[in-house]
Amino acid sequence: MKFSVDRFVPREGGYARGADGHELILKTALSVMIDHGYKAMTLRRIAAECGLKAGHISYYFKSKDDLVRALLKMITGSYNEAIEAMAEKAGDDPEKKLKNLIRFMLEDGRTKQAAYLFPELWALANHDPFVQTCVEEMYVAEQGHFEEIIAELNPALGDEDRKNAAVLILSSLEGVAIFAGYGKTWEERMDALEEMACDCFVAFVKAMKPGDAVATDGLSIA
Amino acid sequence: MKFSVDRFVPREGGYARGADGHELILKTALSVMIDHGYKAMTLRRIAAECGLKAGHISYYFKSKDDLVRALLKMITGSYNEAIEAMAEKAGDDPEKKLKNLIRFMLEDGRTKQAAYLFPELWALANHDPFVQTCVEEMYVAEQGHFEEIIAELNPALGDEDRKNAAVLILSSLEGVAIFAGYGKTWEERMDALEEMACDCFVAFVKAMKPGDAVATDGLSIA
Amino acid sequence: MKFSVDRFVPREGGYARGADGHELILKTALSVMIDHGYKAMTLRRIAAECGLKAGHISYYFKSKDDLVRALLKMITGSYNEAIEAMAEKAGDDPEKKLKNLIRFMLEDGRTKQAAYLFPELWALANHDPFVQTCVEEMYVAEQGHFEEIIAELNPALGDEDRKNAAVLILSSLEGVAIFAGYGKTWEERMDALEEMACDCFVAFVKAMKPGDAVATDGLSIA
Amino acid sequence: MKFSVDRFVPREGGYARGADGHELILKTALSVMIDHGYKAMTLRRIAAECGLKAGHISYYFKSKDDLVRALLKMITGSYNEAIEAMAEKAGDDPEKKLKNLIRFMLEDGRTKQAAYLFPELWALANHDPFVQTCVEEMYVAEQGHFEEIIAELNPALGDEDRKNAAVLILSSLEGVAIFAGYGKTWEERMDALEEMACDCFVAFVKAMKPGDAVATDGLSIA
DNA sequence: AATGAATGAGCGTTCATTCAT
DNA sequence: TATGAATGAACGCTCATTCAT
Repeated sequence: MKFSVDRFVPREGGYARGADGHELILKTALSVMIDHGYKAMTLRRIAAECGLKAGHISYYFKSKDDLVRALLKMITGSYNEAIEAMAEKAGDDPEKKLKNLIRFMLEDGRTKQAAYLFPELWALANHDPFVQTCVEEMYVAEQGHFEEIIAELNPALGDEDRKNAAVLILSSLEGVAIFAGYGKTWEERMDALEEMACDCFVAFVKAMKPGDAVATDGLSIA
Repeated sequence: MKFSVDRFVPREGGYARGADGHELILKTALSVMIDHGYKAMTLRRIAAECGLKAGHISYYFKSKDDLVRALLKMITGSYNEAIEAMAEKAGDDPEKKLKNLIRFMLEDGRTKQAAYLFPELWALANHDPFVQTCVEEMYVAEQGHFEEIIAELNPALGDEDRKNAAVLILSSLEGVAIFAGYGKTWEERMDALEEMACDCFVAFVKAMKPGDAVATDGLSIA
Repeated sequence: MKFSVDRFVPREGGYARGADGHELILKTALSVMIDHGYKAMTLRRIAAECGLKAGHISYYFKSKDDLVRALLKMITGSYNEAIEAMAEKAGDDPEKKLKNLIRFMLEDGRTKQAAYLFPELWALANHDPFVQTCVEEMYVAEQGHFEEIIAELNPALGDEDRKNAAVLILSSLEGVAIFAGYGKTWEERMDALEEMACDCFVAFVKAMKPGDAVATDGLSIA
Repeated sequence: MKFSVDRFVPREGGYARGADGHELILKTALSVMIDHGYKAMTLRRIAAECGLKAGHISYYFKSKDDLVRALLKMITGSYNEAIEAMAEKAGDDPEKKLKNLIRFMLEDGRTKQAAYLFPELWALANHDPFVQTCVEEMYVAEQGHFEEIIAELNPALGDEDRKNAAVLILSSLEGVAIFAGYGKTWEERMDALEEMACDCFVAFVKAMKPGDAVATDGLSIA
C-alpha cells in the first residue's frame, strides 16, 4: 500500500463527468506543490494545469488560504485513513507489526510525493497555525498506532516510556524518509536502512526497562 | 555550544559606516527566513529590517539568487565549522563522543533557528540544485564525523555497515530535532528523547555484527 | 490618402466592454511612441493613457517585447497595405505614377506620425533584429513598387540598374521626408521640394542608359 | 577623410596622463550610444566602460542631461569642423566638388558610427529642443556648403532655388546614407548608389532653370 | 459553471543622483 | 579625484482577487 495522489481524491465517489471541481483543483494543486514547491503553487498555475482560468478557482475556493486549508485537510485526512487501514489489517505478531510499520513509512519516503511534500508541510506549519494543527493531528494518530504496537511488544512499559519511544521512532523514521528518500544522494542505501531501522528500533523497544523513563546509568542492554 | 545567528557573522571589519553591508544583509535575511519563512523573505522586507531601502540590497547582491546562494553558503559553512570544531575537541571515550554528538544535534533542534530553518532548506533543496548541493555537502561532513566515531565504537564493522549506520543515526536525529524541536507539541519530551536516542543508537552500534549488514535472526542485544 | 493612427486600428469587434483591448493598447502605445519617443513608451504610461492600470497590459501582452513586436507588425503591416492599395489604383501614365508615389511619400513625411515614428524605428532597428526585419520587409515592398514604375518608364534598363534606381529614389525620399517633414525647420520648403523631387527623379530615370549602371560621361539630360 | 570617434576627442590637446576626464567620458558615452543605442547609454554603463564608478560621472557632469548636451555639442561640433575642412581644401571644378561632397557623405554612411548614430540623434531631436537645435545647426552648415557649390555649378539660379536644391540633395543623401549604409541590406549597392547619386544630382543642378523655383509644366530636361 | 476584464499590491531590478569620506 | 554607501522613483512583471457577463 502506498499513498498516492489518487488516494487523496475519492471523497464520496460518483464522478459526474470527470472529477468534481473541488477534487480536480485540489488534486492539481497537490501535484504542483509536489513537483514545483509551495512557492510555485499559484492559482494561475493550478488553473492552467486544470484547463481552467485563474478567476474560476475563486468560484470553488473563496481565497487561496481556503484552498490551502482544504488541501491540507485532504492530505492529512488521507494519511489518517491509511494509518487506520494499516492498524486494522495488521496480524498478531507485534514484532512483525512494528517492522511492517517501519518499512511502510520508509517505503513511503521513496515516493516523490512524500519526499517532496513533507518538507513543504513542515516549512508551512512553522508559520501557519492551521497547518501546524493539521500536521500535528496526523502525527498524533501515527504516534498512537506506534504506541499500541509498543505496548504489545513490551507490555511492562509505563505510559510515558511508551509515548516517548513512539515519538522517538516515529520522528526518526520521518527523518530517514526525507533524508534518504526519493531523489536524495542516500536513496540507494534505503534497502539497508530499512533493515537497520527495523532491527534497531525493535531491539530498542524490547530492551527498554519499565519504571524509569530513562535509565540514568545507561540502558542495561549490551 | 550552539549554532546561533551571530555565529554566522563572525567577521567585523573596520568599514566607514556601520557594519559591513554583506554581513548585515545576510544576517537579516536569515532572521527573516527563520521568523517568517522563505516565501516571506523578500528584498523589501530584508531591507526594511536592515533600515535600508529595497534598491540598496541590489548594490550588495546583484540578484536575489545571489543573495540566497550567499546565505546558503554562510549557513552550511557555519555548520561545517561547528562540526569540525566538535570533532577536534572530543575526548577519548567513543561512547561518550557518540552521545555528545547526539545530544548536540538534538539540543540544536531546540533552537528556533534550527527547527525553523531546516524545513525551509529541505523544501528549497528539492527544487533548487544549488541548495541541494550545499545541504548535501553539509550532511556528508556530518556523516563523516559519525562514521569516525562508529569506527571507534565498533571497529569490526565493514565500510558499508559503518556508512549505513551513520546515515541512519544522522537522519533519525534530524527527524527528531525538527519533530520534537522548538515550538513543537513534543518539545517537552526532548529531555527524555535525548536520553532515549543516546541509549538506542549507542546500543545499536555496539550490537551491530560485521559481515552481514543486518543480523537476520534479530540483534544479539537484550 | 494618408497613414493615420486610425488606419492602424481597423477591426471593430462586438466585445463586451468597450473596444478590443489589444487594439486600444496598440493604438495608445503608438501615440505615446510618436508623441514622446520609444524611451518614454513604458507600460505604465500606455496604461495611464488607456485609462487602465499597469498590470493589466500584461493581461493582453505577455511581455513588453511582445507588445513592441505586435506594434511593429501593425505599423509595417499598415504601410504594406497602403502601398499595395496605391499600386492597384494607379493610372496608366508611368511618369504620373512615379510623381504620385513621390508626392505620396513626401506628404506622409509632413504628418507627425511619419516624421516622428520613423527615426524611432530606424534607431530601434539598429539594435533589434526583429525590428530590422519588419522595417526591411516594408521597404522591400516599397522598393518593388518603385521598380515596377521605373520599368514602365524606362523599359530598356537592366535588372540591377532598375533596382539601384529604386533604392536611390526610395531612400532619398525617406531622407527628405524626415529632414523637411513635420516640425522641422525646412518644413515650409516641402511644397517646393516635392516638385523638385518629382522633376529630379523622373528626369533621372528617363535619362538612365541601359548596359552600364552609370553613364560615365555624364547623363544625356540637359 | 572620415568622421571617427577619435576625431571627437582632441579638444585642446596635451593629455596629462591619458585622456582628460570629460573627454574620456564623452568618448565612451558615444561608443556606447553607437554600439548599443541611446536607451542603453546609462551612466553606469558609461562608467563601467571607462573603468570608473557610476557616482563619479556626476563629478564631471552635474546631470545626465548635461552629459547628453555636451555629447551633442561634441558630435555636431566635430561634424561642423569636418565640413569646413572639406570646403577649404576643395579644388576648382564645381562639378567635381559636388561629386566629392556627395561621395563623402555616402562614404560616411558606410561607417557604423554614422549609420547608427544619426537615427538616434533624429529620434532624440524630435523630443528634445536642445538636440534639435544642435542637429539643425549642423545641417544648416552643411546646407550652406552645398549652396556654395550649387551657386558655382549653376550661377543663374536664384536664392530660393539654390536653397531648395541644397536641401533636397542634402536630405536625400542623409536618407541614402542611413538606408543603404553600414549593416543594412542594401549596403552592397552603395558603390552603385554613389555613382548614381553623383550623376542624378549633378545633372539636376545643371538642368535647373532660374526664375521659377519649380517649372510648373515640368522641367525642360529630357 | 465558467470566462475575460480589470484592479491593486507587491515583486526583483535598474536608474540617476546625492553625499560623506 | 575618486569611491562606496544610500536613496527614491520608476521599471516590467506576477499575483490573488473581484466582478459583470
